[in-house]
Amino acid sequence: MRKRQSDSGPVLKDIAVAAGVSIMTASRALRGVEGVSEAKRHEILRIARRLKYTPNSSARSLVTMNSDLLGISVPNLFNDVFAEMLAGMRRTFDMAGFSSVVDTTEYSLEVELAWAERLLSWRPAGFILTGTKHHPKLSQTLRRSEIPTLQMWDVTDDPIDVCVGIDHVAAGRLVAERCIALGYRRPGFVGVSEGRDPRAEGRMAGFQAAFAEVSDAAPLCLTRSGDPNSFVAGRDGTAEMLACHQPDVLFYVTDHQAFGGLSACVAAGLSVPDDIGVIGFNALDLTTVLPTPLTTVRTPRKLIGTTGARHLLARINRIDVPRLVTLPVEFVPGATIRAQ
Amino acid sequence: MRKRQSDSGPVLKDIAVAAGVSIMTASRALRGVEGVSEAKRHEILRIARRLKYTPNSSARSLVTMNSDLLGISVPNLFNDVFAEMLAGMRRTFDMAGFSSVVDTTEYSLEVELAWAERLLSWRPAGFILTGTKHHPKLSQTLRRSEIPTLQMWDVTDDPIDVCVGIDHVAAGRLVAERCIALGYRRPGFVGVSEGRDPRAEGRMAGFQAAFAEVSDAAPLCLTRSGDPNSFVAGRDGTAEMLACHQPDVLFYVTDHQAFGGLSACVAAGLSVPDDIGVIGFNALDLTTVLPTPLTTVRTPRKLIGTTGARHLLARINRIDVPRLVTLPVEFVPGATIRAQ
DNA sequence: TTTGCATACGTTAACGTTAACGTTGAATTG
DNA sequence: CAATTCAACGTTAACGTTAACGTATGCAAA
Repeated sequence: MRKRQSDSGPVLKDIAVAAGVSIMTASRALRGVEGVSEAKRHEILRIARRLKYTPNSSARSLVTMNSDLLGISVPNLFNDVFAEMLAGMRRTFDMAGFSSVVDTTEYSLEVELAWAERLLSWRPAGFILTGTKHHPKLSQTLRRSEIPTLQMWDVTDDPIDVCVGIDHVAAGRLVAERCIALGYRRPGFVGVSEGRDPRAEGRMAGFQAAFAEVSDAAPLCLTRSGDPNSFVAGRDGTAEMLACHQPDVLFYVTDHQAFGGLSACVAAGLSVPDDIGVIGFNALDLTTVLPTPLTTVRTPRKLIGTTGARHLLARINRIDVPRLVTLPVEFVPGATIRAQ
Repeated sequence: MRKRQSDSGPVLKDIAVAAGVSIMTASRALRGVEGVSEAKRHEILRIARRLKYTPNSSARSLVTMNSDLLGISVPNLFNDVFAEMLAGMRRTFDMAGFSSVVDTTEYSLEVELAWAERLLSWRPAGFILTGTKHHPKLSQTLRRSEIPTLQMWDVTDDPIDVCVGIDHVAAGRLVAERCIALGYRRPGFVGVSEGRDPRAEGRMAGFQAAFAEVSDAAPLCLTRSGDPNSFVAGRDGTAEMLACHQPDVLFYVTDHQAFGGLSACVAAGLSVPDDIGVIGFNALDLTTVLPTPLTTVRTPRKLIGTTGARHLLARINRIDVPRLVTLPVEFVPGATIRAQ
């Protein structure tokens, strides 16, 4: 007979013995399910507290075939974008008794796959993924499994399970249409790094497509910079572009890059917004305190988080919810594009 | 006899049967431990892949009494400070095969406690906590347990287990000494919210103590603002302070608040740095691209993450490491204080 | 041949919990 | 008063995995 490990403290049996009941009664009392008288339940809870009983989730999970673990995968936690979505959902899940197993993929599908496969061994209660493009193996596994899955921050016609996000292509179009109405005809897009961020590419595609429909518009000019500091990336990317092209409006992948780009425009002797328009994306807190308010697009990050959390929770409880929710974005005219 | 759940796919026994070996041999082969010939190991791995075998971590955890789950608790994920520490450590842990169960406490000890107690039921491999002040119940539990624990971002003489951080009191002193040398005598501190952030209070205490040792220095004036947008909080907090007091140098709780404060100073008709000095904290990316470079303190956030991760990993593997590591901070003179 | 001794496996008994079902005794009913 | 019902428990048998221990096989040395 093997000895029990000394470190783990009392188990259900110890509580049951101390309370003079069977293991099953103790289990029922601690879980708060029917079948135990109120008096006994209180007695058992009291004893469990006194003995500092810590339940063993592995044992529970082994027999119930599920867990209170929730997988959340985001590209990174900088720039507050994903942090805000996460904050929006984490509180909901915490209150519902779930723990969040977080991954940061750095836009690598392989990293996400490896993380998800590890997590699958714990039979998680649900998955929350950023975007709608994943490693084919992962999509397939999740579609086959019964595990509720939320895809957020982007939308698709064919979600794995449920999907709450914004239409990035439409957002790009929206920006382009505003620009076109203001007379801009030589568009530029700054900051998209090839094949990494499908959402950024979507915005660019929408932006470009809308301009392409205007007869006298110039083709889109592009640039990107890999600097990890996104302010610097925006500044350097813009400087590089201005050296070769003459765009009259620049749409940036994020506000941070737009802010960096602003200084590059000024440094190049261009006046904003007379010579060149500058447009960011996300409407981060930062933009509200800049000397010149940045033109940008407000994305409902917190709302995506809370809505997504609610819908996923509903799915976990086997309640029907709409499989696809597209939330609106809002164009925020600042001082960095022409007025009217 | 109860039927097996249909959704979970094959178990170890199915692999063993398919490979014509015993369960234990399959287990050894899949775990990569000794006692299986190379030929058989490859055969078993091939079959496991073909059958899409997913191991059951609960079952493993139940018998081994541990898991590959790692608890990480931070106050929040905004402002990039905690995000950078997290990024610094997460990669290390990922490569070592651990999954991160993340909590955001919003500076509430109760929230942290509740999260930790839930996680304890999974017998995590380790805990990573922000700061050195926790709910007494949690400190006690962790000290008693054998679970490796890292406290980061702050230091203490009596860590629970291992501790990697910076000395916030000394950092406050450092800033004050620079200010005093430059002739500043009327200090102000902006942004600390009472009883929430012990590190911020430490910096303030060091800042104040150093000034108190100078005979002709005025007492510290204080302000705080609860606005969730820290730029706005810095701006409004500063405006409020300037209405009642006449400090000649302001030390902010973060760079973001300092940036917001800068605009309040300008709006109040004060010239920076002639009338008033402005000093931030953290040396975030943002500060490098501001029109006037912000004076600030560079904190080794990424290094705290990587060092902490290494040390905790060592503890998990029962290797001895120093229990306390204090990393240095660096004063970054910008254009927002007097020169020499 | 025997002996010694690895290496490569198989068998069995836990690990802590819960689902399913069985039992009891008291209250309610005809 | 016997029959029925039902809440409140207890008993048994898994859940999937690993540790400990036992056994067989092969090979070299004696």
